[in-house]
Amino acid sequence: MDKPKPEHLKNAGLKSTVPRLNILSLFESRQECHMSAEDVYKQLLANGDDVGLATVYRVLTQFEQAGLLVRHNFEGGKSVFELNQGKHHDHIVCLQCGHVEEFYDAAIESRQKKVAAERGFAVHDHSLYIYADCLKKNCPHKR
Amino acid sequence: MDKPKPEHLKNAGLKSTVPRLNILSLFESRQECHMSAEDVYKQLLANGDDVGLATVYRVLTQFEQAGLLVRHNFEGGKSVFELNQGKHHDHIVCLQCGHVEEFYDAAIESRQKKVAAERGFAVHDHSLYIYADCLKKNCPHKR
DNA sequence: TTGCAAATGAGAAACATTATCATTTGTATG
DNA sequence: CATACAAATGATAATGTTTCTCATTTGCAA
Ligand SMILES: [Mn+2]
Ligand SMILES: [Mn+2]
Ligand SMILES: [Zn+2]
Ligand SMILES: [Zn+2]
Repeated sequence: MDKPKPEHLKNAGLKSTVPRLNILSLFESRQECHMSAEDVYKQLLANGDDVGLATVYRVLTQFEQAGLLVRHNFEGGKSVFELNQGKHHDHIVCLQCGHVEEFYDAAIESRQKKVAAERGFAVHDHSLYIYADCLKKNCPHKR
Repeated sequence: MDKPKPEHLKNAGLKSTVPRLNILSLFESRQECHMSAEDVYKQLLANGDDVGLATVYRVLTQFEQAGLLVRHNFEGGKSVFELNQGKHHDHIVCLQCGHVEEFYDAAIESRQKKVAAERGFAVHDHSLYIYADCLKKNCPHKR
């Protein structure tokens, strides 16, 4: 729960404001956490931070464009965001409990580049989501 | 443009109706075509078929559940559907023109299974979308 | 302090999708 | 073929998510 410094935002070309600091702080206090705009909004209100939903949407998009956050389009229609941890990774989403687990597989990554190159495409990015069920006896992430 | 037989729907557990036959016919007349509900609705109207948007949404979901169509969640917030061709494949989406190209890579598929199994997940399905630009001199799919 | 562009927040609007319900249609039966 | 009735349809309302508008507030530099 270390508060982000205003310089973090300045470096990203965004001026330091209360809502932006609160939102960034929320993501930094929960590593590997994937949250929708609604999730972020409710969490901020629960923290006693007074913020508007429109601001949450605006700031999430700005943070995405600034490279501070990464946006995901899982099944379900709503965007979810996570802190940009620098290292690209893909996701396994548990269909029982909604838990999201991260992974990186070098072989998959390189095959993707190869496939795109062979077909004459310059890759911007990609999304790989595996939808699955935990096999653990009692799913530890019930929602 | 071969009209689908009512048996196709009966076999899928759906009774044969005019809107269902028209929608299935549209997908069968355009192999490898990825369409949103709005796309389908407009195309039917253009064909002179009188149909309601609500019916299009309902039928697309029913066809997905019956295994006749496959749903995709590309970037952009709306679902797109394609005919279930029996063979699973993944997609490269051109960011310039929206053209969708299909591919299958056995190495990627097997690595995915391995990754999920190692982490204790039973895979339901997955989605892999590569977002890229055509490198061809003049993108042949301008929208 | 003051000034002002940039950011915010409340609410309206836009967009995609689903729900409601009166009417129509497919099909099984006589 | 006529009838009956559950299932399907379509107009419209409602919902859920995201963006837009604009009056007010705020961060920051002079
Ligand atoms: Mn992640
Ligand atoms: Mn396809
Ligand atoms: Zn789980
Ligand atoms: Zn293209």
